[in-house]
Amino acid sequence: MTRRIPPQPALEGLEEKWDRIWEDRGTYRFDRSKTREEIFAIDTPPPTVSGSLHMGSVFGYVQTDAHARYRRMAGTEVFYPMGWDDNGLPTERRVQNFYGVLCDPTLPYDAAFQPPEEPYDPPVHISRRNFTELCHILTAEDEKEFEATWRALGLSVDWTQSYATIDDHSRRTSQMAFLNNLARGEAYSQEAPVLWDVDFRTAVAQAELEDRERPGAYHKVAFHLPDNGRVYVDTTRPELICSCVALVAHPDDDRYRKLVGGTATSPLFGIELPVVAHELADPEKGTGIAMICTFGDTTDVTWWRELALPTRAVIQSDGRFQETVPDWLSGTGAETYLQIAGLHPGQARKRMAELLAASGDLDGEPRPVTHPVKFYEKGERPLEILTTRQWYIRNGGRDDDIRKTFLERGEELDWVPPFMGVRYRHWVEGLNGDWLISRQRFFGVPIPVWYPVGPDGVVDHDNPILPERVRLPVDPTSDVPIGYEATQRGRPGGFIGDPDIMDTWATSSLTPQIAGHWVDDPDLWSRVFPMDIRPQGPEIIRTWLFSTVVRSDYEHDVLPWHTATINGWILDPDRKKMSKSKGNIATASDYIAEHGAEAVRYWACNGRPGTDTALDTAVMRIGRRLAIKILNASRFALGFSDDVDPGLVSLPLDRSMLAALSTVVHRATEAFEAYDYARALEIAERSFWSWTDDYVELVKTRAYGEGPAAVSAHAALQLALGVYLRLFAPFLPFVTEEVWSWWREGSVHRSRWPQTSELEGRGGDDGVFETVSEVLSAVRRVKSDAKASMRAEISDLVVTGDAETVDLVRRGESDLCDAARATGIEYVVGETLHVAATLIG
RNA sequence: GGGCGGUUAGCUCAGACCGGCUAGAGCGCUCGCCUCACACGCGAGAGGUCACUGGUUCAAGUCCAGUACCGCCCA
Repeated sequence: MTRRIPPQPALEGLEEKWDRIWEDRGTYRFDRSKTREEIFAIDTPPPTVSGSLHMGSVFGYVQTDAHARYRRMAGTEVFYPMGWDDNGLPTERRVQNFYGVLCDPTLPYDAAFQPPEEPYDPPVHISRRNFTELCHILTAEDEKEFEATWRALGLSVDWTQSYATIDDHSRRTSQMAFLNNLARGEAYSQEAPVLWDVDFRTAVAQAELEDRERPGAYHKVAFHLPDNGRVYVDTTRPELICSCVALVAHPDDDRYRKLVGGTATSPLFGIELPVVAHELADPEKGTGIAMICTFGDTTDVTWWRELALPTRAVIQSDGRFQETVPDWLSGTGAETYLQIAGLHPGQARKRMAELLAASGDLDGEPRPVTHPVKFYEKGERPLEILTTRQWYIRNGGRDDDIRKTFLERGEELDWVPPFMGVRYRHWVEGLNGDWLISRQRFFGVPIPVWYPVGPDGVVDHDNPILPERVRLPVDPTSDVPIGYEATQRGRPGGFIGDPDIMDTWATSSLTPQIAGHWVDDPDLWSRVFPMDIRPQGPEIIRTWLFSTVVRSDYEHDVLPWHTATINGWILDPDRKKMSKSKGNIATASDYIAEHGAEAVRYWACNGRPGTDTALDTAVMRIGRRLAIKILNASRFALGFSDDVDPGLVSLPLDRSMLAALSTVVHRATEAFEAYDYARALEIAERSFWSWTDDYVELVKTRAYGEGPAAVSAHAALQLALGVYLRLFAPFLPFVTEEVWSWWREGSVHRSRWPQTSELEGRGGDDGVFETVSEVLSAVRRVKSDAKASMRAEISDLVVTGDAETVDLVRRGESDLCDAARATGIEYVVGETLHVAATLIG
């Protein structure tokens, strides 16, 4: 084809140009006619769409894209969809702040409601349906922006395969899988103590907890013994004395052994409590004897369950103490309770301390301590424990056989890098309960069940009414189950819809099933599942990765993918972890705008698999420099003639260069096969710079000439460039495509990954290039030491070396003399290579 | 408290799995060079007790044990 080489090639504008052309030509469109063996399927992480993409996300996605591009070139058809995780709490929170609204499910739908230009202040209360409509509006906008950023970065995603975790298809898939879990007994509902966030007013799962060090104070509180003696309990939560059900000491603790089996009476409330023994009581903690309340913390739950203690709950879903006096209190106890009724725990604690001090039941002043307190990872106040009905999926936390199954799945999975598998194992080993999937929130996939309401108005949770599969997705709060009328909702003899939604992970754990269209396209499903890789961050091994393994095992009895590639963390330039709370989040689009997509990609691909990497604009500048170099070197390499038969490469220097390049191809391929994109880049890059700095300089004069020697250079330059462009294509997709378009038909990204066979017979690895480069470098040193121009002419050039070295130099002598600006070379036989040069003038 | 990862040049990192030239690269720094692909460039140079202690070995940045510090995860 005729070459179109711009006189002054530049990077500016390449992102927009090629994104548009790739879209028009469907360059990355998935070809579903391929068989499973011909397909490489990627279970892309759906990013949480709330706000803007930050550099931490960019890092892993670009690394995956580089690998996807390699696989596509290596001959497999790549299934590379993109999803958006838009359901769940992050979206709700963003909508609340963005519009200044609060969801109140008791309000009726207002069809006339319009999103405000400016957020309401103070926030206005709107119905659930109005609220979720706003969620859809805002996430749709966010998703457009996310897609634009991914496109600017050059992700080779097939955008026709996109999904969102709240869309109809995802809801249908999610509800279908849930109903299957329910039918097989893997899902169940139960009324039990759960960890509860009092601000979001929802239950949360073990995987979403984090411990935070918080200041507290030990209050040394007197409990009264039948013999009028006292026993002191150190507690950080004296406000819960009213819900105390027992005192507990360690069975081996001699100090309290005589009390065990007897009773003690709580101060101010006058409730007689059993004193029991349990090995979880820590003799080292406080006075060594503790009060058990229902419920102050997770240990209380364990004690309550294992010791079969009664339940005395006083904290409501909003975190406050209930207004009415609990039925187990009376007399002065009831009066005391009224002092803390309606208060938050912190206020109640202070009030109780005053009351205990006044009654003489508080020994000394409260002693400040710092202790770990359980928080919801997105929450701001400590979790409370409430007894509520929730839905669970069995995950091995309560069953050792199931736990063993999932531990074995972890062993079966190929982890890149391998040490990441340890995190999975530790998580599964440490599970202490089933997976709580129901959330008392609004924007998510509804739990697809209704419950019959008995003639007495009592809801029968044990016999849920299930939807027919063809009706999915359903919303039980508005849809009516078969056999009922809408008017029967909430009436005796009627039905009621489950008001809860599923946690985000309960849907995103099905990304292979969603993207692969398990529920509605068995043909596609058979071609992509089980998938090849799951790329993701290390922080969601316990959530997304584990839960996906669970769902796939239950539904299909296989691992959802063969390999998990886990990327590292992004650290800010000071090597601190980036997080919103630290305010050091770097927005991706800012970096792309400032340094260019290729530069950002280069930086991301420099981070080793699984290795924490600092955000470093210096590295981006190097990437940009490399991209510019590719443009300029290509202009030179292609500037002589149209396509030349590779068979016309004849000179030893050219053949030697191609032989070295063959080794580079082999090593880069090996690195990619081991998922080590960073090494593949490093290998290509190092070779390319020596190609431009040494090889191109050596052949420059010859290339400008005529005859077979010039043609040999032209052919070698073109052959090598064609290989380099393809080696760099996974990393620098825009600039390589641009150059490819100057002289080749089709896309470099659909061209065949370079093969060593392309270079076979074109060269012999005789070391000519390497040795001649070494001599040239020595000549440059002489000129540099003399502070002379590299164009300075050499009058006498003497190369000392053994017979073999001398022979290698001779075979490249002509090019060497041209590059060194010498008229000839004198050879001296000696042991080590030595170069002497005399400058003219 | 337990686990995982890290500590190599002023900076950012390769090299370690599989022990073997004089430990590498880029950036930065210093000194040069308008060289017909590129001054958004080119050439050259200086710069390291491989965190520390001990061990194995003919040989240790690399393997083993321990210590210190940094980061992450879990309790």
